[in-house]
Amino acid sequence: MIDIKLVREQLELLKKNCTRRGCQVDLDQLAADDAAWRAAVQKIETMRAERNRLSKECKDNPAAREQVRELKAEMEGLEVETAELFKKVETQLSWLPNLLADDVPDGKDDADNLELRKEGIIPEFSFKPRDHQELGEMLDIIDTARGAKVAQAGFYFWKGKGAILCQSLFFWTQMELVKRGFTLFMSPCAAKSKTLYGTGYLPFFADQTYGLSGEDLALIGTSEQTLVGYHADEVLDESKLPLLYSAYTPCFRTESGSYGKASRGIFRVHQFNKVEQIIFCRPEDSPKYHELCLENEEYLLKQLGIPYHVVNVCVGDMGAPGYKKYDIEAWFAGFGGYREVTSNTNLTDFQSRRLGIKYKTKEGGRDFVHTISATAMTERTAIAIIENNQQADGSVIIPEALRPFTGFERIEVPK
RNA sequence: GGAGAGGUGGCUGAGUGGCCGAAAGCAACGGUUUGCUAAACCGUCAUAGGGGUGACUCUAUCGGGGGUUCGAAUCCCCCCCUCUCCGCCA
Repeated sequence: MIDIKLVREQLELLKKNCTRRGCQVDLDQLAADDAAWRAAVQKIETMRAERNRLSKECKDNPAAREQVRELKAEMEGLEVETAELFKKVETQLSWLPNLLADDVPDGKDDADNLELRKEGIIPEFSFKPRDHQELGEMLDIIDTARGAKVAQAGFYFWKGKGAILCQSLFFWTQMELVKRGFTLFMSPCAAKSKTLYGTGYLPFFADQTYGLSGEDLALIGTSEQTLVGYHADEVLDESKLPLLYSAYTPCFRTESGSYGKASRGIFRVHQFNKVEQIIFCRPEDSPKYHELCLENEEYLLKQLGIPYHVVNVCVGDMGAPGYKKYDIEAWFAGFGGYREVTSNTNLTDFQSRRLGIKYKTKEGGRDFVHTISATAMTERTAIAIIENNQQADGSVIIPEALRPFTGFERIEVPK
């Protein structure tokens, strides 16, 4: 949520931001509605003050009762009008995107993201590398056909050593984050609309959520929704900041409108699992912790021996709540290119304003915290391992970091 | 699912129609004092919004929404949530 004060005091700044982000809200209309609302509030509050003053006299002045009664009748219409104006302002405000960091590149989609650096050595093969769909079937570790049978296309099974690989990857990741000071959570996998709104998924990504019929609940698209919502309507103690949280949950996304986009295999699915990093911090610290999350992501990929590059996400590829975003795209040998495996967003106070998450300073003041939301690990990384570590016979070598958890070094093609 | 109790400021907790934006305690902040990261004492201390250069002032808020009343934390209705007991259950 954008601070309404910016509409009042820095409208031109917001206009530039909205133009750059392709936002449809008519800011002049918003400013006019806000002015009208404020005028109405002033009027109604004056009347309320008069009513309150009069009603105090009523005890020993029965004549005042009639006056108050008349005043109340007069106020009725104005009360409704004021409430409607407020709602109008609030709705428009809720659609305004966050401000942008100075160094966010221009551009309209992921092709315009700015590459910051490349890491790792891209594997070379003496044979034509297979993609994960083909390998998954050969190794009998990924079953998309039966996923579609029991659920729908876009759902799938991990099986046997594939499932063990994933569980190892996720458990290892969680332990690495704990070593780095994160508190581990197990989270609800459903959230109410207020929580989705507060984290910015509503209204912006309404078509991406799976709602539960008959309930004010939806399956979470990411544990960001519940972990950030965890502190809604709370005042945090400055001395406790930053809070570093992590959770491992399934994530549900309708992915409406994204079929056909390089969707072979299980790269883009309706349900996947994710270890998430969430940070609550003081505003001045959010750039630092944004970088910290990126360091964690890079560390994990390096330990796994996966080549990747880091991109600074352009304005067109960033969601409305984001202020600045880094994606890491890992190398997928079977696909033959880089594909997104993490995204790491500094949301500044966009979520904390909506959710009412503040911190109390040593001096007794209050301010909204900043939130960082970053992927630590998903199954896309398991896919990268499978594609990059494949051998000519189709078997896959397990990265050393995971062997203590998997208990095996290789996934073989069954006889 | 059945029965009961309850939701008040950062926290605990008083408050059943106007003297209540709300006692008291804790925590926090400022200060005084004692020989030292503690104690004692004094003071300050809800949040949000509007108006004013400012002292200040007005409005709203006691889980949420509606109602009764000149006036509601307090009375009535609906909803949500929490706790206890019973039932069911991984």
